[in-house]
Amino acid sequence: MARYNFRETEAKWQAEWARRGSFTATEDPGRPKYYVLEMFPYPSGRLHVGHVRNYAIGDVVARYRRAKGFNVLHPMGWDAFGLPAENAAIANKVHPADWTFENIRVMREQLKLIGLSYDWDREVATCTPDYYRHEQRMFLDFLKAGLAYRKESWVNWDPVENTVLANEQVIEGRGWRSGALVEKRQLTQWFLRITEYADELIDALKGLDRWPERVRLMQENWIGRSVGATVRFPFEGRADSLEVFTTRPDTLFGASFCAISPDHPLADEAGAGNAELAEFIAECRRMGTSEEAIETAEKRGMDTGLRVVHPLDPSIVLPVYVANFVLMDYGTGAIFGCPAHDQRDLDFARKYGLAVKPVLWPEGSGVLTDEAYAGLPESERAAFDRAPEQDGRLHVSVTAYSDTDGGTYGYDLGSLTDGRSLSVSKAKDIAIAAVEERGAGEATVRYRLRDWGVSRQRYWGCPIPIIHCDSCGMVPVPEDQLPVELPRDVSFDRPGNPLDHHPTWKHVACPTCGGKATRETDTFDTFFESSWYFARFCSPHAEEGLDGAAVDYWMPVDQYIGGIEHAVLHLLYSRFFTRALRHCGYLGVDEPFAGLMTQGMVVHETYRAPDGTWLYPEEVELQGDAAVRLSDGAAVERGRLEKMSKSKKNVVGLEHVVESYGADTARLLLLSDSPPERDLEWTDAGIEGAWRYANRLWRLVDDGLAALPPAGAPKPDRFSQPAQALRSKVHKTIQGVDEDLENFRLNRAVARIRELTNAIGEFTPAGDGDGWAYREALEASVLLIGPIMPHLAEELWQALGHAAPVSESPWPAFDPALTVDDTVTVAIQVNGKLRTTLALPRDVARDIAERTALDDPSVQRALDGSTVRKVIVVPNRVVNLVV
RNA sequence: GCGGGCGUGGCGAAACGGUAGACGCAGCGGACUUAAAAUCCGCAUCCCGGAAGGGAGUGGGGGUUCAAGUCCCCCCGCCCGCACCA
Repeated sequence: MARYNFRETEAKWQAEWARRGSFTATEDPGRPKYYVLEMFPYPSGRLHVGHVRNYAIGDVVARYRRAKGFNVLHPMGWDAFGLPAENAAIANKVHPADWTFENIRVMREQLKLIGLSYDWDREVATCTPDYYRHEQRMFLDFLKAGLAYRKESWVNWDPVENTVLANEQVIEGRGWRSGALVEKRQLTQWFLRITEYADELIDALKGLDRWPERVRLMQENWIGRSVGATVRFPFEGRADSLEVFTTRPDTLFGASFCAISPDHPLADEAGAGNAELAEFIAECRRMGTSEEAIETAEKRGMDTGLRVVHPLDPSIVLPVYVANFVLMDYGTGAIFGCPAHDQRDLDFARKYGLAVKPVLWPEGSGVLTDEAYAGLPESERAAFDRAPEQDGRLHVSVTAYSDTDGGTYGYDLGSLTDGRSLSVSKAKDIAIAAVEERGAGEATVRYRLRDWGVSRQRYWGCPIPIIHCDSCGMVPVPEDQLPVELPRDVSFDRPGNPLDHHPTWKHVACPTCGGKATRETDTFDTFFESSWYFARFCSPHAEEGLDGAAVDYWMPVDQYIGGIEHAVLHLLYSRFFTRALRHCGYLGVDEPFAGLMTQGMVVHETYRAPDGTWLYPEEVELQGDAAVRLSDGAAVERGRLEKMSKSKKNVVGLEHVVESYGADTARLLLLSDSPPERDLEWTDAGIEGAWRYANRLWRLVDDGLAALPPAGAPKPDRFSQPAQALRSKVHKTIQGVDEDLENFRLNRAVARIRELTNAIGEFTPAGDGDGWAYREALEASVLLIGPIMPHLAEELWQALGHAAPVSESPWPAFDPALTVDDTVTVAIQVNGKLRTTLALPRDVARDIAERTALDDPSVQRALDGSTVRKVIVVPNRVVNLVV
């Protein structure tokens, strides 16, 4: 008996798919479309099995949808600009372009090895002028539309990558890729006006019902909408006023001081005539903004000597402090302090002897302890707001408060409040109205989100199509001069941006006046390219970039698949970019990705030699719980499971696995061992197990062929009892797998198919019609495993006598009549405790079920003569006898 | 601190409020084999028992229900995101 020859089979079918153009996508308005996309990779070198999981999941979706009759678009390409190419250039004296294209070549071959159903005709690499010329035009359109602008500002500088980073690319104070502590620098940069869409980006999250809740929350927090008020406190003895932002205007009467950031313009002004204050401000600035510095810094401040008047009651005068905890880049860089209802303000007030003035308090308590009272927790506020009288726990008042010295202050709110309690949200409305009425402020919405800085001081990126002219200023590169191509002859022999050092490239004639001018030498952030590639895939060869008809047909992406690490990077930028493109008439959708699945990582044990160096799995032999190095037998420390990474060497090479077990086996393990969104551990035992299954299925078909009627033989009129049972299993499996694949329960789908395989293994064709049922079962198994193990499925399908490949065959249909059994197993409980199970006819009458249960010996034993008081019958499931 | 998620056999995991542990990995026993591998059959949550059977059991404690891994409340632990955000 032949063994499954995966090498021959996989190569054969990959060639056959390519020959037939099985996965070529063409717009067809007559068929429902389905666009499935995996986040395209950066061509960093080689793929390992960790990368493959992402693509395998997408491939299951693509193949399944195709079989279900959808017109499927499933493309692949390369996010090909980026810093590693420049680093390689510096380290190995190889040009970034050559390095990148060589990596693409290798990785393309690797992807082809695993039989992914891509339409390779649509492949794009973002580093080609054919791709980036379109985004240069987009940028110029953004500029016209006011969505792109240039300004000098404080930016995040990564001292290792020698470039600016966007806020989203700074994780815990460090560069997202280099891990270096980020510095603040003042530079002139290009920005995209993502804040223009802050509201839209938050509000539309609700409609993304096929996105993980987690990702939606992360984006909502990142955008960080705060609803409140801007309030101006007039300075005493000056004409101007101090502007503060607050989310708690209801506590305005609790103010006992104001505080400004050390970076606030007024701080310098006040420090000018006050050496002590100037020294304090300088000290605060030295502290830095790293997380550690913030954690350990105590709340400190110093009186500026400035005084402001309370906007609602001119008799109240407040001191203005410089405080180290007030941030210049949030709100207005100034706050009013309300110690009674903000912990930080309370700590500050206690330290500097400032008044504490409660204006809201829980029922029955007017006494303030060391804890500030901020009102009900968020989760309980809505209920209180609906019916404050009934709540009984909290009284809120903006009308009056008692100071520690017994004084009373307030303003007239008319009849609205007259002694009744008020909810916080109502009090906010009233306070804002009062402030607005006096011209002292207005309702304001603020965001944490900052505009997206897209300038990078690097070579290997898309040139920003701008020319700087001394007489004309900033001049967009005229459209007929696009693209601005990267020069090839650059040198990396000194730090900084090679474009800047290039002898000729940046010197051009001004398009407007013809005078001497220079090109912008910054390039775009590489997230620029990935913000629209999904649209380019719809018309990858269109001269105009995005072909309207094609984009309208395919967009949005129906199912997007990728890692959670892009929750607020790529996924937020793309949502913004799509809106900006819509605004400029490039496409007609708001949201690029209708469905999102974030798959877990592939993890593997780490191995460490006695000298502390990491070892590859193939350098190590496992011996029970211990491990030794193969070369010298030295004891190896087995570390925790971690994401596969080159640095820890816990990677399993793709070629190695494909050569030893085949692509289908690797796919099976990656798809079946854990739910897709959870992490998956790659083990030798796991791949062995998957390999066993591939062979088992192969043998089952190979051995069974002799007993089968020809393909397409007429269905017999009747079946033997075992054949009928097998048929029932087949149709239930089809139904179940269908549901599982619709809901991304890929591991569950595989489990069901294996159950069917086990059932077929136990079936021996004997009676009339058995052969037909046997064929039906084998064919169903092959078709169902098709999206997961496509090469094996094709080979078996052909062996079963079919001319058309699985990849062009429809998904099997199930007969609903066969998914319900005539006999059901019913749990028999006494007082809710399982005593036995009984096989009963489906939908048997309640009283018969009850009587059968009562007659059962084990039930009799459990009842032990007690009287049954109540009987619960859940049809076809449970009979519960209650005594 | 705020927000979110998760705790089920030795391990990965399944379970519309209705038979907990499907499917698999590792393990144990048996068949085949000179032997091994491969394959096939069987056993496998824990405790008592030779067995029949019984008891306990989904992080801990309470509750709702005829019935709770699943719903509600409190606590413990782990993971992730955000954070002097006014």
